[in-house]
Amino acid sequence: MTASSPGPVLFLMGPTATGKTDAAVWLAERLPVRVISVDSALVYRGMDIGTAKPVPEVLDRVPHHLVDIREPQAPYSAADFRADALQQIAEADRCGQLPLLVGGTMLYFRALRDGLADLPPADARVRAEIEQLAAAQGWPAVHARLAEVDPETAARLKPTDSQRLQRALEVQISTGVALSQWHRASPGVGLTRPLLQVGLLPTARDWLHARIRDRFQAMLDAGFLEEVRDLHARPELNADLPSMRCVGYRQLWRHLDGEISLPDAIASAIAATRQLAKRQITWLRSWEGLHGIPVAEQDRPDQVARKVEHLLAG
RNA sequence: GGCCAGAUAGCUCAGUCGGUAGAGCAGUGGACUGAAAAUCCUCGUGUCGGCAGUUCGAUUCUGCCUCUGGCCA
Repeated sequence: MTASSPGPVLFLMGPTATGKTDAAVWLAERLPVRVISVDSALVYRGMDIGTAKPVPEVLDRVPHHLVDIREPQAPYSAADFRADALQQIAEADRCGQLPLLVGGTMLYFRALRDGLADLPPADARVRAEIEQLAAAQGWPAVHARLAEVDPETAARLKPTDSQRLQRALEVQISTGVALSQWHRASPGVGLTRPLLQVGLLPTARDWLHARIRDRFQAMLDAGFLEEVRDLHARPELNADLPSMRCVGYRQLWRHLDGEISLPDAIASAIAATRQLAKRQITWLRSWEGLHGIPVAEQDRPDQVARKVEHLLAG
Protein backbone atom coordinates (compact mmCIF):
# COMPACT_ATOMS: atom_id res chain seq x y z
CA MET A 1 0.00 0.00 0.00
CA THR A 2 1.33 3.44 -0.90
CA ALA A 3 0.87 6.39 1.37
CA SER A 4 -1.49 9.02 0.11
CA SER A 5 0.51 11.56 -1.87
CA PRO A 6 2.23 13.92 0.51
CA GLY A 7 0.52 17.26 0.95
CA PRO A 8 2.21 20.57 0.52
CA VAL A 9 4.51 22.26 2.98
CA LEU A 10 4.23 25.99 3.50
CA PHE A 11 7.26 28.19 4.12
CA LEU A 12 6.53 31.64 5.48
CA MET A 13 9.78 33.59 5.42
CA GLY A 14 10.68 37.21 5.91
CA PRO A 15 12.92 39.68 7.67
CA THR A 16 12.46 40.50 11.31
CA ALA A 17 9.62 42.86 12.25
CA THR A 18 7.50 42.30 9.16
CA GLY A 19 4.67 40.46 10.90
CA LYS A 20 5.38 36.83 10.08
CA THR A 21 4.21 35.57 13.45
CA ASP A 22 0.95 37.49 13.39
CA ALA A 23 0.21 36.23 9.90
CA ALA A 24 0.97 32.66 10.94
CA VAL A 25 -1.32 32.95 13.95
CA TRP A 26 -4.11 34.29 11.76
CA LEU A 27 -3.75 31.33 9.41
CA ALA A 28 -3.54 28.85 12.26
CA GLU A 29 -6.81 30.08 13.69
CA ARG A 30 -8.62 29.40 10.41
CA LEU A 31 -6.89 26.45 8.82
CA PRO A 32 -5.70 23.11 10.11
CA VAL A 33 -2.04 24.00 10.19
CA ARG A 34 0.82 23.03 12.43
CA VAL A 35 3.03 26.02 13.15
CA ILE A 36 6.70 25.09 13.15
CA SER A 37 9.10 27.85 14.12
CA VAL A 38 12.18 28.38 11.97
CA ASP A 39 14.13 30.60 14.29
CA SER A 40 17.54 30.06 15.86
CA ALA A 41 16.71 32.35 18.81
CA LEU A 42 13.19 31.23 19.67
CA VAL A 43 14.53 27.79 20.55
CA TYR A 44 15.97 29.17 23.80
CA ARG A 45 14.03 29.11 27.03
CA GLY A 46 14.21 32.29 29.08
CA MET A 47 14.86 34.42 26.02
CA ASP A 48 11.42 35.83 25.42
CA ILE A 49 11.23 39.59 25.20
CA GLY A 50 14.32 40.23 23.09
CA THR A 51 13.51 37.47 20.63
CA ALA A 52 10.00 38.82 20.08
CA LYS A 53 8.71 35.40 21.06
CA PRO A 54 4.91 35.16 20.92
CA VAL A 55 3.47 35.75 24.39
CA PRO A 56 2.20 32.74 26.39
CA GLU A 57 -1.47 33.50 25.66
CA VAL A 58 -0.76 33.28 21.93
CA LEU A 59 1.33 30.14 22.32
CA ASP A 60 -1.53 28.56 24.32
CA ARG A 61 -3.99 29.40 21.59
CA VAL A 62 -1.72 28.49 18.70
CA PRO A 63 1.09 26.13 19.67
CA HIS A 64 4.42 26.91 18.01
CA HIS A 65 6.69 23.93 17.70
CA LEU A 66 10.47 24.18 18.08
CA VAL A 67 10.11 27.07 20.51
CA ASP A 68 11.63 26.81 24.01
CA ILE A 69 13.41 23.54 23.31
CA ARG A 70 16.89 24.46 24.57
CA GLU A 71 18.52 26.06 27.57
CA PRO A 72 20.64 29.05 26.54
CA GLN A 73 23.89 27.26 27.35
CA ALA A 74 23.03 24.40 24.98
CA PRO A 75 23.97 24.82 21.35
CA TYR A 76 21.48 24.28 18.57
CA SER A 77 22.37 23.89 14.92
CA ALA A 78 21.01 23.84 11.41
CA ALA A 79 21.35 20.06 11.46
CA ASP A 80 19.43 19.82 14.73
CA PHE A 81 16.76 22.01 13.21
CA ARG A 82 16.52 19.92 10.07
CA ALA A 83 16.01 16.74 12.08
CA ASP A 84 13.48 18.38 14.39
CA ALA A 85 11.59 19.97 11.53
CA LEU A 86 11.35 16.71 9.59
CA GLN A 87 9.91 15.11 12.67
CA GLN A 88 7.41 17.94 13.07
CA ILE A 89 6.37 17.67 9.45
CA ALA A 90 5.79 13.95 9.90
CA GLU A 91 3.74 14.73 12.97
CA ALA A 92 1.66 17.22 11.01
CA ASP A 93 1.02 14.56 8.39
CA ARG A 94 -0.12 12.16 11.06
CA CYS A 95 -2.53 14.76 12.43
CA GLY A 96 -3.78 15.85 9.04
CA GLN A 97 -2.28 19.31 9.44
CA LEU A 98 -0.59 21.53 6.92
CA PRO A 99 3.01 22.11 8.03
CA LEU A 100 3.50 25.86 8.27
CA LEU A 101 7.17 26.68 8.73
CA VAL A 102 7.49 30.27 9.79
CA GLY A 103 10.54 32.26 10.71
CA GLY A 104 13.56 34.22 9.63
CA THR A 105 16.51 31.88 9.98
CA MET A 106 17.18 31.43 6.32
CA LEU A 107 19.94 28.85 6.65
CA TYR A 108 17.48 26.61 8.48
CA PHE A 109 14.96 26.92 5.67
CA ARG A 110 17.63 26.03 3.18
CA ALA A 111 18.97 23.14 5.20
CA LEU A 112 15.46 21.73 5.37
CA ARG A 113 14.61 22.28 1.73
CA ASP A 114 17.91 21.18 0.17
CA GLY A 115 19.38 18.98 2.85
CA LEU A 116 22.80 19.04 4.45
CA ALA A 117 25.91 17.05 3.73
CA ASP A 118 26.58 14.18 6.07
CA LEU A 119 29.05 15.90 8.37
CA PRO A 120 30.23 15.29 11.91
CA PRO A 121 28.74 17.51 14.59
CA ALA A 122 30.68 20.22 16.37
CA ASP A 123 33.53 19.12 18.59
CA ALA A 124 34.06 21.52 21.47
CA ARG A 125 37.55 20.23 22.23
CA VAL A 126 38.82 20.67 18.68
CA ARG A 127 37.18 24.06 18.46
CA ALA A 128 38.99 25.17 21.58
CA GLU A 129 42.28 24.04 20.07
CA ILE A 130 41.67 26.05 16.93
CA GLU A 131 40.58 29.00 19.05
CA GLN A 132 43.95 28.84 20.79
CA LEU A 133 45.84 28.77 17.54
CA ALA A 134 43.87 31.78 16.34
CA ALA A 135 44.44 33.68 19.57
CA ALA A 136 48.18 33.03 19.39
CA GLN A 137 48.80 33.46 15.67
CA GLY A 138 45.68 34.96 14.16
CA TRP A 139 43.04 33.58 11.81
CA PRO A 140 45.25 33.84 8.73
CA ALA A 141 47.44 31.19 10.42
CA VAL A 142 44.38 28.96 10.74
CA HIS A 143 43.71 29.57 7.07
CA ALA A 144 47.30 28.56 6.22
CA ARG A 145 46.93 25.42 8.27
CA LEU A 146 43.67 24.59 6.49
CA ALA A 147 45.34 25.15 3.12
CA GLU A 148 47.71 22.29 3.93
CA VAL A 149 44.99 19.75 4.67
CA ASP A 150 42.07 21.03 2.59
CA PRO A 151 43.30 23.40 -0.11
CA GLU A 152 39.95 23.37 -1.87
CA THR A 153 38.03 24.73 1.10
CA ALA A 154 40.84 27.11 2.00
CA ALA A 155 40.66 28.54 -1.50
CA ARG A 156 37.03 29.51 -1.15
CA LEU A 157 37.32 30.93 2.37
CA LYS A 158 38.74 34.31 3.27
CA PRO A 159 41.59 34.26 5.86
CA THR A 160 39.36 36.51 7.97
CA ASP A 161 36.29 34.27 8.00
CA SER A 162 36.91 32.93 11.49
CA GLN A 163 33.78 30.89 11.87
CA ARG A 164 33.97 28.95 8.61
CA LEU A 165 37.72 28.45 8.92
CA GLN A 166 37.20 27.01 12.36
CA ARG A 167 34.49 24.66 11.17
CA ALA A 168 36.44 23.50 8.13
CA LEU A 169 39.56 22.75 10.11
CA GLU A 170 37.50 21.16 12.86
CA VAL A 171 35.94 18.70 10.42
CA GLN A 172 39.33 17.78 9.00
CA ILE A 173 40.98 17.33 12.38
CA SER A 174 38.17 15.38 14.00
CA THR A 175 37.62 13.01 11.05
CA GLY A 176 40.86 13.05 9.11
CA VAL A 177 38.81 13.82 6.01
CA ALA A 178 38.64 17.23 4.37
CA LEU A 179 35.38 19.17 4.42
CA SER A 180 35.47 19.37 0.64
CA GLN A 181 35.67 15.55 0.55
CA TRP A 182 32.65 15.24 2.80
CA HIS A 183 30.71 17.58 0.57
CA ARG A 184 31.55 15.60 -2.53
CA ALA A 185 30.63 12.34 -0.86
CA SER A 186 27.17 13.42 0.30
CA PRO A 187 25.07 15.92 -1.60
CA GLY A 188 22.37 16.04 1.05
CA VAL A 189 18.75 14.97 0.93
CA GLY A 190 16.21 17.69 0.32
CA LEU A 191 12.45 17.87 0.70
CA THR A 192 10.71 16.11 -2.17
CA ARG A 193 7.13 17.16 -1.58
CA PRO A 194 5.23 20.16 -2.95
CA LEU A 195 6.46 23.40 -1.47
CA LEU A 196 4.85 26.79 -1.28
CA GLN A 197 7.62 29.22 -0.44
CA VAL A 198 6.28 32.60 0.56
CA GLY A 199 8.50 35.53 1.41
CA LEU A 200 7.31 38.74 3.02
CA LEU A 201 9.18 41.62 1.44
CA PRO A 202 9.01 45.08 2.97
CA THR A 203 8.28 47.70 0.32
CA ALA A 204 10.83 50.11 1.74
CA ARG A 205 13.69 50.14 4.19
CA ASP A 206 12.75 53.37 5.96
CA TRP A 207 9.58 52.17 7.64
CA LEU A 208 11.12 48.83 8.48
CA HIS A 209 13.94 50.67 10.23
CA ALA A 210 11.46 52.83 12.13
CA ARG A 211 9.49 49.78 13.15
CA ILE A 212 12.65 48.02 14.33
CA ARG A 213 13.55 51.05 16.45
CA ASP A 214 10.06 51.30 17.95
CA ARG A 215 9.88 47.60 18.62
CA PHE A 216 13.21 47.64 20.43
CA GLN A 217 11.99 50.48 22.63
CA ALA A 218 8.84 48.49 23.34
CA MET A 219 11.00 45.51 24.32
CA LEU A 220 12.89 47.67 26.80
CA ASP A 221 9.61 48.97 28.21
CA ALA A 222 8.50 45.36 28.57
CA GLY A 223 11.55 44.52 30.69
CA PHE A 224 14.14 43.36 28.19
CA LEU A 225 17.06 44.70 30.21
CA GLU A 226 15.83 42.80 33.29
CA GLU A 227 15.55 39.65 31.20
CA VAL A 228 19.18 40.00 30.12
CA ARG A 229 20.21 40.83 33.66
CA ASP A 230 18.77 37.51 34.81
CA LEU A 231 20.64 35.66 32.08
CA HIS A 232 23.80 37.63 32.87
CA ALA A 233 23.58 36.47 36.48
CA ARG A 234 23.53 32.79 35.53
CA PRO A 235 27.02 31.33 36.00
CA GLU A 236 26.58 28.78 33.20
CA LEU A 237 26.08 31.53 30.64
CA ASN A 238 28.68 33.70 28.96
CA ALA A 239 29.06 36.16 26.11
CA ASP A 240 30.54 33.61 23.70
CA LEU A 241 27.49 31.36 23.65
CA PRO A 242 25.48 31.42 20.43
CA SER A 243 22.41 32.34 22.44
CA MET A 244 24.11 35.33 24.03
CA ARG A 245 25.34 36.49 20.66
CA CYS A 246 21.78 37.08 19.58
CA VAL A 247 20.85 40.57 18.51
CA GLY A 248 20.01 42.72 21.51
CA TYR A 249 21.24 40.23 24.09
CA ARG A 250 24.83 40.65 22.99
CA GLN A 251 24.74 44.45 23.27
CA LEU A 252 22.91 44.55 26.59
CA TRP A 253 25.30 41.94 27.94
CA ARG A 254 28.22 44.22 27.05
CA HIS A 255 26.52 47.02 28.90
CA LEU A 256 26.03 44.82 31.96
CA ASP A 257 29.73 43.96 31.74
CA GLY A 258 30.41 47.69 31.96
CA GLU A 259 31.93 47.92 28.51
CA ILE A 260 29.44 50.34 26.99
CA SER A 261 26.80 52.76 28.19
CA LEU A 262 23.14 51.84 28.02
CA PRO A 263 22.37 54.41 25.29
CA ASP A 264 25.26 53.03 23.22
CA ALA A 265 24.08 49.48 23.79
CA ILE A 266 20.59 50.40 22.67
CA ALA A 267 21.81 52.19 19.57
CA SER A 268 24.05 49.34 18.51
CA ALA A 269 21.39 46.74 19.23
CA ILE A 270 18.97 48.58 16.97
CA ALA A 271 21.63 48.83 14.26
CA ALA A 272 22.36 45.11 14.61
CA THR A 273 18.67 44.39 14.11
CA ARG A 274 18.63 46.45 10.92
CA GLN A 275 21.67 44.54 9.70
CA LEU A 276 19.95 41.27 10.47
CA ALA A 277 16.93 42.34 8.44
CA LYS A 278 19.21 43.31 5.57
CA ARG A 279 20.86 39.89 5.53
CA GLN A 280 17.50 38.16 5.62
CA ILE A 281 16.36 40.25 2.66
CA THR A 282 19.54 39.32 0.79
CA TRP A 283 18.67 35.62 1.17
CA LEU A 284 15.17 36.25 -0.08
CA ARG A 285 16.22 38.23 -3.15
CA SER A 286 17.83 35.22 -4.73
CA TRP A 287 15.56 32.57 -3.20
CA GLU A 288 14.63 30.02 -5.82
CA GLY A 289 10.91 29.47 -6.22
CA LEU A 290 9.93 32.36 -4.00
CA HIS A 291 6.44 33.80 -3.99
CA GLY A 292 7.15 37.28 -2.75
CA ILE A 293 4.43 39.23 -0.99
CA PRO A 294 5.18 42.95 -0.79
CA VAL A 295 4.40 44.27 2.66
CA ALA A 296 3.70 47.98 3.02
CA GLU A 297 3.90 49.93 6.23
CA GLN A 298 0.15 50.09 6.74
CA ASP A 299 -0.58 46.46 5.84
CA ARG A 300 -2.19 44.56 8.69
CA PRO A 301 -1.18 40.96 9.46
CA ASP A 302 -4.58 39.61 8.41
CA GLN A 303 -4.30 41.27 5.01
CA VAL A 304 -0.91 39.68 4.50
CA ALA A 305 -2.21 36.34 5.78
CA ARG A 306 -5.13 36.47 3.34
CA LYS A 307 -2.66 36.76 0.48
CA VAL A 308 -0.86 33.68 1.74
CA GLU A 309 -4.19 31.88 2.02
CA HIS A 310 -4.96 32.88 -1.53
CA LEU A 311 -1.67 31.48 -2.79
CA LEU A 312 -2.41 28.30 -0.91
CA ALA A 313 -5.81 27.94 -2.58
CA GLY A 314 -4.49 28.78 -6.03
C1' G B 1 32.00 91.06 28.81
C1' G B 2 37.38 88.76 28.63
C1' C B 3 40.46 84.43 27.68
C1' C B 4 41.11 79.46 25.73
C1' A B 5 39.65 75.26 22.74
C1' G B 6 36.68 73.49 18.91
C1' A B 7 33.63 73.77 14.00
C1' U B 8 36.05 68.39 8.28
C1' A B 9 31.22 62.30 5.55
C1' G B 10 24.60 60.78 8.59
C1' C B 11 27.70 60.22 13.75
C1' U B 12 32.66 60.30 16.42
C1' C B 13 37.09 62.07 14.92
C1' A B 14 42.11 62.05 12.14
C1' G B 15 44.74 64.92 8.56
C1' U B 16 46.66 68.34 4.99
C1' C B 17 54.92 71.71 7.21
C1' G B 18 49.60 75.70 1.50
C1' G B 19 48.64 71.73 -4.23
C1' U B 20 40.54 70.72 -2.84
C1' A B 21 40.93 64.93 2.35
C1' G B 22 40.45 59.49 5.24
C1' A B 23 39.49 56.06 9.46
C1' G B 24 35.93 53.79 12.78
C1' C B 25 30.73 53.53 13.30
C1' A B 26 26.10 53.93 10.59
C1' G B 27 24.09 52.97 5.67
C1' U B 28 24.27 50.00 0.80
C1' G B 29 24.89 45.62 -2.34
C1' G B 30 26.65 40.59 -1.82
C1' A B 31 28.34 35.67 0.20
C1' C B 32 26.40 31.79 3.18
C1' U B 33 26.37 23.35 4.80
C1' G B 34 26.11 21.27 12.53
C1' A B 35 27.39 28.87 16.20
C1' A B 36 23.50 31.57 11.06
C1' A B 37 19.96 36.85 15.40
C1' A B 38 26.51 33.79 13.46
C1' U B 39 30.75 34.85 10.35
C1' C B 40 32.71 37.48 6.31
C1' C B 41 33.36 40.55 1.55
C1' U B 42 32.20 45.21 -1.59
C1' C B 43 31.05 50.41 -1.92
C1' G B 44 33.80 56.91 0.69
C1' U B 45 32.91 64.25 -3.45
C1' G B 46 32.13 65.91 1.52
C1' U B 47 29.94 74.42 0.16
C1' C B 48 36.73 70.82 5.27
C1' G B 49 31.22 76.84 9.72
C1' G B 50 30.61 82.03 6.89
C1' C B 51 32.92 86.39 4.68
C1' A B 52 37.30 88.84 3.38
C1' G B 53 42.83 89.08 3.02
C1' U B 54 47.83 87.04 1.71
C1' U B 55 49.17 83.58 -2.38
C1' C B 56 49.94 81.11 -8.97
C1' G B 57 46.85 78.22 -5.58
C1' A B 58 43.56 78.43 1.07
C1' U B 59 40.14 73.20 4.04
C1' U B 60 45.31 74.45 5.82
C1' C B 61 48.18 80.98 7.13
C1' U B 62 45.87 86.04 8.81
C1' G B 63 41.58 89.13 10.21
C1' C B 64 36.53 89.67 11.25
C1' C B 65 31.85 87.19 12.05
C1' U B 66 28.56 83.01 13.63
C1' C B 67 27.85 78.80 16.62
C1' U B 68 29.41 75.10 20.54
C1' G B 69 32.12 73.76 24.92
C1' G B 70 35.31 75.26 29.07
C1' C B 71 37.68 78.82 32.29
C1' C B 72 37.71 83.89 34.34
C1' A B 73 34.69 87.99 35.63
